Amino acid sequence: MIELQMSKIAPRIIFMGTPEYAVPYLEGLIASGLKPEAVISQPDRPVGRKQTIEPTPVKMAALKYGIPVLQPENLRDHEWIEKIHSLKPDVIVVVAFGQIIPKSLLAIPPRGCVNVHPSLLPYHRGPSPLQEAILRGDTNGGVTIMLMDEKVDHGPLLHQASFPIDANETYETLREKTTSCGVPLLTATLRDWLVEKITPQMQDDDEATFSRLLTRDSGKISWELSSDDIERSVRALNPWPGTWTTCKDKRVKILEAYSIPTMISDHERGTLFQTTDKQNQLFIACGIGTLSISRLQLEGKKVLSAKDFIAGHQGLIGSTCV
RNA sequence: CGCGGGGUGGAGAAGUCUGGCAUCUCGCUUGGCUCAUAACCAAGAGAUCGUGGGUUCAAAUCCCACCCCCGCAA
Repeated sequence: MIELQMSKIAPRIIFMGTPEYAVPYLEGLIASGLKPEAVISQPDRPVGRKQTIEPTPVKMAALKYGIPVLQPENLRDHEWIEKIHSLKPDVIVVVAFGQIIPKSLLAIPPRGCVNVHPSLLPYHRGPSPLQEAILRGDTNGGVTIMLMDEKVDHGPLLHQASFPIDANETYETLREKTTSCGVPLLTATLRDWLVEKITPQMQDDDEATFSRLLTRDSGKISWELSSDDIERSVRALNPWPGTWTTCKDKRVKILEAYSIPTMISDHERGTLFQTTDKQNQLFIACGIGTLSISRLQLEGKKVLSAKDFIAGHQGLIGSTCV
């Protein structure tokens, strides 16, 4: 029945997105018969060590499916607004586009701009909701499909789904969960929304919490903090911006670690040490408790397990990281 | 030409500047000690030092070219 209705309606959809994790949403729409008329992605930019210009992941996916791609340098330009207008979209779907969508663009589609936000709005509005959930130690997370308005992550809700967040959840595992939950939710919600089966509900602004835009500096570890806090940072901030410290003037990334809040040592905060009973483990003293480091990387070198690191870097053990 | 580090037995490192016997911490094999062990002791195997060329009596080390990995930056 739904299929029949949809084919009559033949909705015109524009998809806006940029990074890798927006691709499954685009593919989900295509797979369920909601193939966009056009895709808008950020301009190609220099990327990687060689700074070669590469198309965005969403652009590459779109081209693979033969969907035309627009890459406006500035969305506010009248040219682009008119161009998008001329495509006569019924709805625009936005997944991690990476720029604020101007009001003039939000006003174009009659069914509005539908956004996927990886948190249970109004909690964790803003640019880093997944990281925020882990940093705060949330035990529950989810995905929200919402209508965009002129304030960021503020518009009315169309649908939400939730799931538990594990105690050892990392950014990457949480993102996988979010994607596998969010992709079907988006397509189902979009279908219902297009046939007017959903009544949008306003968010409770009083309950809103906000996540910050992460910067490179967000990943620098302060050993004054508790081992619990540092462990959460390690789980939340890898692979980007990454968590790191400096040991004997060398940058050391901490890729995986777990907190032992009850373990107390005499070492100065930030000191790398071993214990006689667990010789394959690498510890570091924190403000409160001790962090056990299981995977780490010295600048210019490969990622190592604690055991391999200990084998080759005896000289660093006993020194203090800052 | 964005800046920089690296490739050495199975793992991780030192040695390279200043050319001269292949080193360290592990792992592995065998034997020993032990009620026992991830502990300890002893012996042993295992390497064309990323690839190709050059210099030299002699190259992991110096010179040239190439391949691969990574940190920063974006």
